Amino acid sequence: MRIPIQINENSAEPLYHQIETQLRSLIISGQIEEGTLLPSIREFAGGLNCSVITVRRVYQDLENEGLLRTRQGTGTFVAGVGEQARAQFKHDAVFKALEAAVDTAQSVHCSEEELRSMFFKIVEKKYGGKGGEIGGESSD
Amino acid sequence: MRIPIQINENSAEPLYHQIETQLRSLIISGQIEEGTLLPSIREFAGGLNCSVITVRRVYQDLENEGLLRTRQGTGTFVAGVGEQARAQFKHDAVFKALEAAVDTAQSVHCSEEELRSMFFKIVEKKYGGKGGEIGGESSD
DNA sequence: TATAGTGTGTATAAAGATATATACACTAAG
DNA sequence: CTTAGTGTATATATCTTTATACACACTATA
Repeated sequence: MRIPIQINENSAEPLYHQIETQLRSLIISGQIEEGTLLPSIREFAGGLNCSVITVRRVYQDLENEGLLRTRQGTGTFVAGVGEQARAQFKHDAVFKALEAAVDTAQSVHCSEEELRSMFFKIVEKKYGGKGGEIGGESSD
Repeated sequence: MRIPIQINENSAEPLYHQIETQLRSLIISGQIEEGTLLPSIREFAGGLNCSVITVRRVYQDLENEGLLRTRQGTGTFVAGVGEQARAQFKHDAVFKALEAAVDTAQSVHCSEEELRSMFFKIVEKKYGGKGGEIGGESSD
């Protein structure tokens, strides 16, 4: 099984964190099926051009999260992801992305009104502009 | 002088790196004028809710880049930014952004042809699709 | 059954990067 | 000189990453 992980050498984000984030996403999104045998830590490390220990840490962290199941001498497998965990993951991913966007807006002194306007415009464009305009007070 | 730095607590990007990147941008873009006295490391650290040493490192790094001028017992000032440095900064910023975009393309197995096609389309859209195509007198 | 071989994950030690607290040194002003 | 403001140096803890050696599990084969 080839695992498509993309490492950005220039990023200040720690290596293990880049791998962990992407692998977690692949598992929870279902792109890697439950029960799949992941590459050995040596093979994975070779492909990513990093140390065996770094991959080991990723596997261990994700096992602690319940996403992986590891057996010494045998290998590391993808565990089942409950619907609750999947929902939690989606929520967190969206929440963090929005949070970052709002931070950026504030850093350039964008007003709340401007921000809301931009957001509605983007949502309307990306989602087709029909659905959930709940409480639609902003018709601008 | 208030320095608008936005810290993302959740980011895996090191604290000093977040501060450094944003302050560098403020200086080179000219949003902070040459000769400006920056906050003392204690005042700055207090505002950012971090250690004095972290701010000290940022000031030192930027001084090594020639962007700041520091005098013990007095304070830290913004140095002049030459046109060359400004150009270099712009170049690096664009280069890194493009690099990241290409990395992303590769991570989703986008072919070079597709990538080039998308790029040309975007450039045409963003720049109006008229002017300098392959002129060659670019800086570099 | 026994055992050697090759594959797996695991433990230990060490180096470098990041962040902090605390004490020290310099400068300007009273 | 004293004082209150600057930046600076030292020691320390934690995080990130690595190299190396060790322990466990399957399998071929005698």
